[in-house]
Amino acid sequence: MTEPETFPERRRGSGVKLVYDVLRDEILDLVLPPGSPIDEVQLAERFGMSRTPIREALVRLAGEGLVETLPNRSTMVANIDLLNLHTFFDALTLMYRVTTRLAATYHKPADLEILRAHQAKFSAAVEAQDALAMIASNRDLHAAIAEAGRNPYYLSLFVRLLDEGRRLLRLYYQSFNDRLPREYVDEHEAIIAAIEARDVKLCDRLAKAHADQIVRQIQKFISRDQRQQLTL
Amino acid sequence: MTEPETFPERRRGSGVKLVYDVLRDEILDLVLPPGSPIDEVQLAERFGMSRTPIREALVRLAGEGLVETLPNRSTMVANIDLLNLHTFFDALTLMYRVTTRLAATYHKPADLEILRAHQAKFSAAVEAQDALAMIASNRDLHAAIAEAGRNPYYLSLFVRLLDEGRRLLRLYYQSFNDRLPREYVDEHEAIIAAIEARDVKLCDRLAKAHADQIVRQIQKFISRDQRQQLTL
DNA sequence: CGTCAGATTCTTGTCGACAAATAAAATGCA
DNA sequence: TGCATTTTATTTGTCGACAAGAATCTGACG
Repeated sequence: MTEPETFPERRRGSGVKLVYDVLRDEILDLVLPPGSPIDEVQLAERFGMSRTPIREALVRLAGEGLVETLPNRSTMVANIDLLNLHTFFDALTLMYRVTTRLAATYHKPADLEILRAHQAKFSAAVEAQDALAMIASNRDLHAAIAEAGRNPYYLSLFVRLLDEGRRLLRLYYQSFNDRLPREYVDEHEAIIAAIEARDVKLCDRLAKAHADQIVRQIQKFISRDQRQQLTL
Repeated sequence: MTEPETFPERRRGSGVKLVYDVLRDEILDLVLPPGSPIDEVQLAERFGMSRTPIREALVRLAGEGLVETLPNRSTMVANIDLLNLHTFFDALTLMYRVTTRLAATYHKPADLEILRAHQAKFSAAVEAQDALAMIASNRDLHAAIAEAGRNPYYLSLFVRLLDEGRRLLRLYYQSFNDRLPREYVDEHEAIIAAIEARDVKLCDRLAKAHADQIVRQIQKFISRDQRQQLTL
């Protein structure tokens, strides 16, 4: 049984952002499973506000593809398209490479501190075998690398891809338990060092290897899952 | 004096899309110049509807970066950041290359007909020395190439970049008059032929050359414009 | 003459309500 | 019982209104 959540009295104008952030997290963490319908009045009651700010939050989520809205019909959480995953992997790999390369060129000293902070969190998550924290801090680290690259166009696409990946990993995160991807920690260290050294070619190579590793990991989850489905 | 525009009675649910499309076009064509404030009640009167659908359209536009909204303050048309244009050129060039390469691999016969139709329009626009039509059909052609590549992630970033470019070219479109870029027609023909031949490496080379050409053209406009500003 | 506080106007953010459109249920008929 | 059609119910799209902030104006005071 879920205890009735209560939201503190909020400032004017903070309503949409609150709803947007909460719904976004719940979608990415699969608390709201893909394909599940979203009822506006229900959300309005839950957040204790009118339908108008709920609606605006849903429009924003639809703009990022996290929610699909059928005209005059209920809007629902976007499905995960497992059939066209290769387009996702392709774009993700390219963005890994491009953002890391740009970070090598355009980063400033302050950026490196941020990267190391994220890396510390990631390392701690691996140590604690907390798969969810790993997913989150991995995303934050690479988003920070993209910010150090200072190209807002790549950044926006990349965070969208990273979030989609977060949703995908959440789907299979149980599988993280059998073998700890401690290699990721070392790979991250190497990437950060290459960025600091401003070695563009090395960054590209490391980013590609890192991306391939993640793609393989996800594909392994999926194939295992499909085998399980077949045996049922 | 602008004649009072009148909108036909619309179906339920078509309001936001209408407002979104009209505003988007006006922003991209610089009818609404960058930085100009947007008044909701004014738009509501103009479109003959309530503020609610206007608001949703603005939220969508804000999601695409075409409009910037300050809290509790007026929202305004997004500025063109001339200082960070290199990030735009970088992303544009990469997307030109990637989408053309993917089109070479994944296109189907029906796609080629669409490409040729757009190319015909572009050729006609060049013939007629209609700079605005050239800008629009050039954008449509490359968007169609991206669609033939069948990667929605690249497509969404690319159309955003192409639209931003449309706005940029509109700024300087007068300069198109002095020398007709008839080379573009030939370059487009070559690209389409390379896609049809499924020659990935050639597509990459042609796309890069094409992108470089466009970037140089825009930079020429800008430097010329800046020189004019200096002489004032 | 400039500056600051208070009052006013103006724009936005939010609300409750109503009508259209669709889905679901109920009814009638073969 | 099965199917088509009407009726009901639910949910969305839109509206007009109100209140909170911000910007502007006004006037007093230094």
